[in-house]
This record gives sequence, structure tokens and C-alpha cells, in this order.
Amino acid sequence: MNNMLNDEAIYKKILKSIVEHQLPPGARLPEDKLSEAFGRSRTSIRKVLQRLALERIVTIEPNKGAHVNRPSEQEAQEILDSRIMLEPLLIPEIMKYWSKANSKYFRAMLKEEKQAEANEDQAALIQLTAQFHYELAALSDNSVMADFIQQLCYRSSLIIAVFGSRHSVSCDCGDHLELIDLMDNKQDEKAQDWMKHHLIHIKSSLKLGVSDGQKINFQQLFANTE
Amino acid sequence: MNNMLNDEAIYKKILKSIVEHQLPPGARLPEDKLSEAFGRSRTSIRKVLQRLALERIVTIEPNKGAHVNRPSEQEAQEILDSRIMLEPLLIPEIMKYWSKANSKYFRAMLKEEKQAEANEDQAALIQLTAQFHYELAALSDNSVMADFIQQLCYRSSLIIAVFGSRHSVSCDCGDHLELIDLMDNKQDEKAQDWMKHHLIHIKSSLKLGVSDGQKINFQQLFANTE
DNA sequence: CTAATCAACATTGTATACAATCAACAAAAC
DNA sequence: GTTTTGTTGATTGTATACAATGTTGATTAG
Repeated sequence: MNNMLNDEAIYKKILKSIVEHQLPPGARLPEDKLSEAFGRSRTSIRKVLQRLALERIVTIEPNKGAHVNRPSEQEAQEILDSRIMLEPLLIPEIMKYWSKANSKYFRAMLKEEKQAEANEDQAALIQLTAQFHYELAALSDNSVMADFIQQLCYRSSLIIAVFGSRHSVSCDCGDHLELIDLMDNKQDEKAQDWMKHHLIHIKSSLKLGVSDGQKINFQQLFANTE
Repeated sequence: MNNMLNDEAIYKKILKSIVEHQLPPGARLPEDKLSEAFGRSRTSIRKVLQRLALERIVTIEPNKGAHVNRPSEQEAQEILDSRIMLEPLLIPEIMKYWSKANSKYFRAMLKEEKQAEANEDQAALIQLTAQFHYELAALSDNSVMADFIQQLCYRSSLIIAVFGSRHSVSCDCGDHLELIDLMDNKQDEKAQDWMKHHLIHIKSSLKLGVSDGQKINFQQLFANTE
């Protein structure tokens, strides 16, 4: 079993479960249940939950505890817009140090993506898609920016859980390969453009502005069922 | 006295003291002393310190406690580079909703800056300079970006404490007014350029790459003192 | 039968007690 | 005299106890 994990390990386990949609947005995260599951006191769990709350992965309401964050439509737009602004900007920085080894590493990752797609392993697919983006960002020589991008990628996974269509994740799976090709061929501007349009495409695949989520018209919904 | 402040208030008080260099980089932040000062248990203090640690304002070393973060030269460069990238990008977003009221508000803030400069109130000056930048960013319609900029501004205050020359803060004090003028006159591109060069100027005023900080040559330093 | 009130339970918030770790100083060995 | 080792004191790490709050379900009045 999970005997005696340290705080960091607990953090990663919970984060992974959230990113992979095993714990969906809105899910309660009761301290004592988690405390029991990890074999640690509530104190340690609280610490982890507070960290996740600051990273906007979970929300903590006073006296109501922690829930997996359910991003609002506005939050979703802001996060995607930020990524559309930032990730293309980092491409030139990344290409300054782009090497054969890098290319090989990312191509291997894309093989895993294909594999996950073939296995219909949705969890792995979501995780790998995010990983592709933030490991790329990590190759820039600016870890401050890279950390921020990583956070945005994790939060994007929540967005997909709430607003994503079936296609949101899978349809761009072959696409990532195109970027690596462009980078191998030193096509700076094209790579930058590609990244921008890739993210715009993801944003437009989200079901934003379709409904207000809460305001469901039950009358209409169950109109002709009898 | 400070009877019964909530966590948020404690957080703000400590953050303010750090930003204003009352608590300089490297300063120890012992839990029990703070606990005594604020009249709360160590639990509350720990929560605040952990938050500040995630925001990179303080560092927590296991079994050694919390210290005000002393940014490395690399961290300083990364943060300034990030600001040089991002803040100009937000200018067009800000100008979309720029109003007379905004202009008035910021002009008032600049009066305070001038006042602080006249009084040689270094603490207020640092705080107001940072505030100018992050309140401007907050006018964009992207709070995700705005929050990130705010964090970078706070961290910049630490950078100035470590690498800043006397001029770092004060010399750009009149400058901010130029930006407001440009924005009032709808000079988008010039405002963007101005912001970029303003930040580059701040970066270049830092004493980066001068010494390694630690490796002091005492032989050379005290060569001809006798 | 519906609505409101109250009681019991479950969950989080806070403080404190105890264990573990580290730092500094003193004493002893080389 | 220098280095090593050991002991003491201070500080952080963790768990738990108790208080405060929220939620649920039952009981009673309308």
C-alpha cells in the first residue's frame, strides 16, 4: 500500500488524479477520507490541499472544505487566452537550444500519445498532452515562465473536463508531431504560428458560450419524453 | 494592538513588510516569534508562511524554517525578462477600456509617489512603484495574467533589495507620468514601447553580473589599508 | 401533506502537546 | 592548538484534542 508518502508525493498523487479526471471538477476532497487513504494525519493533507488551492486546482470554502475547482467560463477563456499569448512567445527561446536529443525525446513522447489514443486510455492521453506543452516550455531558459505555463496546463485539464467535447483532446494528437518537424527544420516563425493556431483551435473546440451551465431549462429538456 | 487579525490580514502585513524592505532578504521568520506578535497560534502563522513560500516571497528549508527569499542573479534575470515580455503585451488590452477615471486615478497615485520621493520615504516609494505596475495590469480583462504580473512585481521588490542601486527605484519616478500621457493620447504602440524600455532600464540599473555575491576576495579588498 | 424548527451527526478550524531535527557551545582526545 | 564528539537549548514537524460550523433528517405545528 501507500505506506508513508511524504507531502510532495501526496501532492503529486492527488494532482495526477485531478488532471486525469479521476477526480472530476466539483468532487469533494474531505480531509479525513484523504487522511485515511494516505495514512497521514489531517495536518499533512491540509497542507497539500492549501497548496492546490493556491494553484487554483482546488477551491476551499470556509467550513465547507476543499473541492476540485470547476472553472467558470471566464476563467477558461482567460487561461486559454494567456496560453495563446505566451506559448508562441517562448518558441524562439526554446529553439535557441533545440537539439537532436530534444527532438528524439519529444518524438518518443508522441509515440506514447499515439499508444494511449489507440488504447482509448483517456487519462494517459490528457496527461501526456499537457506534459508535451509544459515540458516544451521548460526548455526555455526562463523557469519563471515555464512554471507559470505548467500551471496553466494543469488548469487547462480542468477546463477540458468541464467544457471539452470528445474531440478536444484527441483530435490534436497527431498534430504535435508537426511542431517538432517545424522545429527540427529551424522554421522559427512557422513554429510560432503553428503553436498559436493550435491553441486557438483548442479554445474554439470548447463549448464556451453555449449555455450558462447552471441555468438549465428543464421544461425544454424533458418536452417530448412522454 | 493587533488583536485578532484573520489569516488574510496577517499575510498582507507580513508581505507589506517584506515588499517595503522592513524585512530584508535573508531575514529569519521564526514561527513562535510571529505567533506571539500576531497573537495567534503557530498553526495560523505556518499557513501564511507556506503561502508566501509558494509565491516565492519566502523560502522554507526543512527543519530550518522560513526566511525572506534572497533571489539569485538568475532568478532576478528571469523575472525581469518575464516582465519585459509580458507587461508591454498587456498594454493594448488595457487601452481597450482606458477611461478618464482611470487616468485620474493613476495620476493621483503618481502624486503620492512624488510625495514619498520628497519625504525620502523609501518604503512607500517601493510599494507605490510596484502598485503602479500591478494595478495597471489589473485593468486588462485577464485576471490570470494580472495575478501573475502582481506576483512578479512583489518578487521584483526583493530583487531591488538585493541587486538594486540607489537609483533603481527613484530615478524612474517621474517617468510613469509619461506612460499615462501616452495612454491618454491613445498612442498604443508608443505606450507599449515605453513600457518595454522602462523595464529594460530597470533591469540594466541592477548590479547583475558584477560579482558572484559570495566569492569575495578579501585579499584584494583589504590590499592597501595599512 | 407541507413547512419549519430542532437535534444529532459529520466536517472543518484552531490550538497545543509531543517528537524529531538542527545549531551552538563545551569538553575531551589527538 | 585543532578537531572531534557529546550535550543542551531552540526551532520546526506531526498528530491529536477540542471548538465552531454546517448538514441532514426527524418531529411537530400549521
